This record gives sequence, structure tokens and C-alpha cells, in this order.
Amino acid sequence: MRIATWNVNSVRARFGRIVDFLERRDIDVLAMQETKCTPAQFPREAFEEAGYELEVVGTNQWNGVAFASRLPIEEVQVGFDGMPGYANTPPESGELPLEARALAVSVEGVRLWSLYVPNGRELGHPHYDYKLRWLDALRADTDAWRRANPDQPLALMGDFNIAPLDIDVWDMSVFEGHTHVSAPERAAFQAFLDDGLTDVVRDRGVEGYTYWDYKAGRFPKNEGMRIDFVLGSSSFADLVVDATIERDERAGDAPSDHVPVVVELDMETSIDDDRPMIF
DNA sequence: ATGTCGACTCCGAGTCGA
Repeated sequence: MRIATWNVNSVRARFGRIVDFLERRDIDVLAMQETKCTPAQFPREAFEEAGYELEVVGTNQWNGVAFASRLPIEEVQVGFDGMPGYANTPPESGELPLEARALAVSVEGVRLWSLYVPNGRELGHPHYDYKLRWLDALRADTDAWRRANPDQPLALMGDFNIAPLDIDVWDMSVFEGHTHVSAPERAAFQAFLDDGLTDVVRDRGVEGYTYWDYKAGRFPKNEGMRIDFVLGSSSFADLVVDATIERDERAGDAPSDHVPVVVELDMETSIDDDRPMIF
């Protein structure tokens, strides 16, 4: 089973490119982020004609997460327990609206999340505090789920908006004092690893960035960032047989500013496979 | 280069978000 995560930066602006990628790279399940539309606006036909079913979350032109899968989707969950909300101007009631940033499905018994972690905007901005609280709540919910489902493979996939290592940006001096590289953000990312999840792409030795800003010729200069990840439980990591960062998807006509990250799972492997076949 | 892109409003340039 081949699964991928991709911040598509508007599914309406790019659905042809996305479906072409799914077919060309033989993807079974795609987690999308920044679809930037409501379910009613989602270009379903392009995916469905290619044999993919959809699970879509979106409230307006911002954020939005989705799954496209040509294997049956089960156990859909929108958001997670304790997920904080956000508004630039908090309403009188104090109830902050929940954003479309987290969607979980199960496919072939594998629990998959499509996550669009808040950007944070600037250190000290309310959005930065929101980012850290959002990650903390995700960690708590993931931990609780893993305790309840200790054997089920799980992966957190998406745009984490964090560059965990200095090598994940092209020039650390550019990022001093900015989001994505601050100690609290990196600690929040590390906390998932400390809980026993692993970066299954980095662990296979895959190098390179997953995002290049549209501005300032960042892609031709290869001035990018590695901020899109697949964090898997140990039972998920055991299934992984290949991983790639699809750098070529940043080139050509009307690319997203992010590229897909692909992980291939061997669903046949089991402890029984060493036994002789008896007919 | 203050270097781009996408969605909104509501018809076209300004605004927000990244």
C-alpha cells in the first residue's frame, strides 16, 4: 500500500495535477492539507473518476484537510479531543471556532491522520501560542489512542510547520527569531518522537526539503524547508519498505509550494511468513 | 528586488494568510 501526504495549497487550483500524480506514482491513499475550500466546493469528480473516494473537511477558504483513497475508508474522525480553536478577534462568548486542520481515517487497518499544524505567524503572536497548544493536545490525544489501540499501526502525516533540525532549513541565520525553528516548536515536535513515534522517511535516509517559498526564487536556488512529515508508531514503521520526497512536483506549471512525501507499506509481512506453505 | 500565489470581495485592486 502506497500512501502520501501533500500540502496542495488549494485543491481547486491543482486537482488535475494532483490526480495525475496519484495515477503516475501509483498512490493508494493521499492525505491532503490546505485544500482551501468547503466540502461543497471540493472538485470531487476528478478524484472519483480516477477511482478514489474522498473524505473532506473544510469550513472556508483557509486550511482544509482531506483524504483520497482507492481502498475503502473506515473510522472517520474530524479533529481530536481537546483540539483548541482560534479566531483573530475572539467572539464575546469566548467560544473559539475549531479550524479544519485534522482528519483521521483507517485504511486496511492502518490509522492515518491528515494534519495541518497552525503556522504560528510570529513568535509571541496569539497564533504561535495556539500552535503550541494545538500540538500539545494532539500529542495527548495520540497518546490516549495508542494506549487504547496498542497494536494498530498509526501515522501522523502532514504539514507540521516545524523544521526540527538545523539542516531542515537552507540557512539558520535567516530563521533566527522566527517561527518553525524556535526551541518550543522543536520541543513540541520532539515530544512525539519521545512518545515512541518515528520519522519513517528520515529514518530511511531520505534527504531534502519538502517546501520552497514561491517568493524570491527559492526553488531554483534550492532554498527550502523540511516541514512535512510522516510520524509512525513502531507497528507502522515495521511495515515501511520505501519512502520518497517527490521533489519534481515543485517544478512545472502551477505547482504547490510543498511536494508530496510518499511511504510504501508492505501489508503482507507477518510473523507467519517464514512458515512453509502447506497445500 | 518589497522578488509569489490563492481566495476573498464583487469586477479589479486591496486584503489576508502563508
